[in-house]
Amino acid sequence: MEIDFQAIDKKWQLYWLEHHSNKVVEEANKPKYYVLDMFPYPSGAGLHVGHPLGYIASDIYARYKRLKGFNVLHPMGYDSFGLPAEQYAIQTGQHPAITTEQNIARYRQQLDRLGFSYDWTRQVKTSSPEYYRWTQWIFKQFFNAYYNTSSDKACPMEELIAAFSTNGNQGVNAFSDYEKMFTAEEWNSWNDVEQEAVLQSYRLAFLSETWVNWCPKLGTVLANDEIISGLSVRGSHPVEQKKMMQWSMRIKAYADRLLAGLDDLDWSDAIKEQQRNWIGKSEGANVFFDVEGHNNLALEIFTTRPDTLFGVTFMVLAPEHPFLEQIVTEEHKEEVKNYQLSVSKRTERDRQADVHHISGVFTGAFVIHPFNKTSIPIWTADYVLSTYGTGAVMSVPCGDQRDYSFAKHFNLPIINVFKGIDIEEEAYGEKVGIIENSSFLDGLEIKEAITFACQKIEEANRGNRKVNFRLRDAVFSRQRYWGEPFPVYYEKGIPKMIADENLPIELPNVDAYLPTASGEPPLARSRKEDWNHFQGDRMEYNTMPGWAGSSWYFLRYLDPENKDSFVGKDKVAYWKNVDLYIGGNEHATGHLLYARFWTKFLYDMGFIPFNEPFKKLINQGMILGRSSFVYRIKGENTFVSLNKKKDYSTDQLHVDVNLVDNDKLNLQEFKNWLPEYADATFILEDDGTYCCGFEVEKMSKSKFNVQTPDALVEKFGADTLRMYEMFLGPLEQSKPWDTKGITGVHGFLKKTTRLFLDTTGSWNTLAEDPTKEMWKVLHKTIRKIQDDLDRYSFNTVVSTLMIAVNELTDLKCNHKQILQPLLVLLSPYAPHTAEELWEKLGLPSGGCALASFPVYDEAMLVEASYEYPISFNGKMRFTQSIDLHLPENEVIELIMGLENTQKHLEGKTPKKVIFVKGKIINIVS
RNA sequence: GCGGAUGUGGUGAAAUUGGUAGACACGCCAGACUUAGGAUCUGGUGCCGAGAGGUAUGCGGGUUCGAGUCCCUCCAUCCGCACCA
Repeated sequence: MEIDFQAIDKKWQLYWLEHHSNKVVEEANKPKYYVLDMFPYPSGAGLHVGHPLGYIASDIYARYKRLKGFNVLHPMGYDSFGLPAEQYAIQTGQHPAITTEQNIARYRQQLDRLGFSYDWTRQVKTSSPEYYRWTQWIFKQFFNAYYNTSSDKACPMEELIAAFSTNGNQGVNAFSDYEKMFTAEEWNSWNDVEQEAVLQSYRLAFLSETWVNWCPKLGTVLANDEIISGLSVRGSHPVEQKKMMQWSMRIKAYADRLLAGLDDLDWSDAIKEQQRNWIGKSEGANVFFDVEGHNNLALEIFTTRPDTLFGVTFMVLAPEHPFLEQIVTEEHKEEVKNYQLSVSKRTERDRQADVHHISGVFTGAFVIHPFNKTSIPIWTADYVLSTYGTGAVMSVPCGDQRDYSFAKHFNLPIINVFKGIDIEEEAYGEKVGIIENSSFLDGLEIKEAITFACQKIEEANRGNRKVNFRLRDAVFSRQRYWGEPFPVYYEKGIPKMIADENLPIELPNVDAYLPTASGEPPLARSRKEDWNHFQGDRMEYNTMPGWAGSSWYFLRYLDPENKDSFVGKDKVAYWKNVDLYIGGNEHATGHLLYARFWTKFLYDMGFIPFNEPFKKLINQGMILGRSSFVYRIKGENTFVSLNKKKDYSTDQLHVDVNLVDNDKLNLQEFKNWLPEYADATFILEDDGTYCCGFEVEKMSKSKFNVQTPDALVEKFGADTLRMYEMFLGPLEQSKPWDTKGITGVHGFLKKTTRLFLDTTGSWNTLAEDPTKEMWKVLHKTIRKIQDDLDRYSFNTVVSTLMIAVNELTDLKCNHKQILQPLLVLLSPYAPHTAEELWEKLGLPSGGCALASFPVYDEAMLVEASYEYPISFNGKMRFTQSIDLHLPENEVIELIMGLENTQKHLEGKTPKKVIFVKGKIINIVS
């Protein structure tokens, strides 16, 4: 008798559906556990084998926790706004909502075949109006809040406005980039346009001018990703930097809390470190340098090294710095302008990455050193970024390598302020040493000098201590169609919020999904009547970025149907935050940081009772594709096999991996694949086959290396695929996809089913008591699997199960008392097979998932003796079984008495014998 | 460039706290069975060597009785870098 794996997939999936087996509700008397996957973007290519990796792991863990008695919330949904659907819409005119729905349907079908235990009644889609209604609502909360720096939390704008009208901004503790002071009288005398302009500097969601990558030809803003060396990927048009009025979120107000909060999270050190670096806290000072010949014009710079103040030999402004136009002298005007123009064609990343190519121009202007009053030339160069610090630096070539290279390149002076340090070859960046050539800092240790310099700068009123963050406020508007519309309209140019009862503002229909001729976002194509609600002079034409919906989706799963609130208080109080979150580490600094930010904000506003969204995080590694290649002789339609290509000049071309088996190309299928290959000829290996080359790279449609799970599930069943993906290796490691090993896992499942057959091959098990050995195998297995799952070692569990089945097979174990608990151990990995065999044991249908995880008995595992490895000077020579109860001196005596020991000692007397109980004996001679 | 990670047989990997390197699989080799199959079972398989033995966890060094594991230098590969998701 054999199990039909395809049939049991269907049987049990239908059973779970009909019995609503995966639906969960709050149960006050049961501990909760929330297992979440990063929800996917439903792409047109469908689910590839990389997607389910994390989903399988989370499903196994969710099932494990259920067996352990937890009430497990395990939902799934779709991050369904995004560029690919929009691009497709631009090409075809098809509304992105339609393609998105089709893709979701396909995803769902593919997911369902893998037997996941998702509670689909809780599904969310970020692109559905019922969902984005609340994304819009949360945006309004950000707009109507400011960050109170004395209570260190977000507070309602009304409080701030009330303070302004009674005291002005004197004594207001708010996180803001507004620098001037105003009185209550002034505030009250301003009209609403003037007042709003000020309030924008306090709101947590606000409008401001931001730099963007602008492609004039496409009339659109591009991501760095969409640009290669200054040209758009689409169409190769020039791209330039341009300022644009955009919505942003004041995430910088949360920088310190986002940093501090990391300490208590059960995330990998790697990802915490990435977030720390992204936030990039650095302490230093802002210093003002007066510009020569310009009254009241002082250049503000930020430095982390005020101790090197006397090593400054030039200043560098970012090419976008607002001062440039004012200070540049007549004779340098043209040069600076040209430079700015050339820089505007480079993206920020190009500027940072290209350090070998040093560029910059002199402005003709000088600043005066605040202490020694020397003149210092002002340059502009693209290695200084306008987005960090003040967009200007004091250059200290002796202490900073970029400054050093710049000075060498343009032959600028270098002053060494480090005593006894050689800077002939390179700058000295360490913070250890003694300062010299530096007036009042002479003789001080660097760390003391930093403190003392800050003090002097503040005393002289030339600046102040300052904590700077690399983190920038998050730009929140996109000039795209397929995203959440803002709940915003404009009146007299003032942005205003649409009332809650008019939400959601639904995406209006447009005649095309492209920007307008004048470069306005696609929504500007809409007519007034295209909007479900229209107000004021016009609506907001931007849409929200991809990360808006994904910053809070984990909350909506708790209460997906709620019409009155984004999540009910009782629901969020029960389920709380996510206990285990699994997803790719490409989200390390984007999604994960934004979700933390929103969570902290919603906590501040009293909507949710916790301030971190994800307690435990696991980043699954990427599954890489194994691409296959053919080699075409240049200028011909002839393809040379791998081992013969060295004799020809060839081009390497990707070939669809589905045409290749074991690196051998199916020639007929290849000819049918693409019309241009129909007449292809081949130069084959000596054995008459065509051998393809291969490379491991990211799975992608364009590389023809995408592997979908569908065919494998079709062939082997869902359980085999689930186990195989886990068996590939540690979850967190990236690995190439290769199906060669899948037969091993499939064989294991078949071997497992054979334990349930009697000698005649019928489904029949023994009720009698198992032997001691059988019990030992079971309990050893229980313990190992529990240990492994508790440390998320999903791959070793598969091996453990294999070992158990191999051993039970050797023991000819057909005993129900062993097999029943074994099924429970198997069920998180192979739920269909486990339920089927459970039924074969004559137990109630569907009962395996409802069982309790078996408890191992230590007494079953006690060993009387241990096979000690005996090593000599660290090299293992032989093993010896020794009673574990023997005291150390008797063990050593026993060992020394062995003939084998004396042989290896070669007559020498041991200097030392290391005895580690239950581990090893090492004889040092 | 900056930040993060990973390097162990022909392949995926295991070794949880420094204690027998290569578990468990794939592949390969040999064999059994058989109305021949992508089935099942048995044995072997890091490398060199007939063997004793030697050697081996990216390279080089260090700490230790003992290092895949800890420390330092270097090399290679992968991921992220703010409008891809």
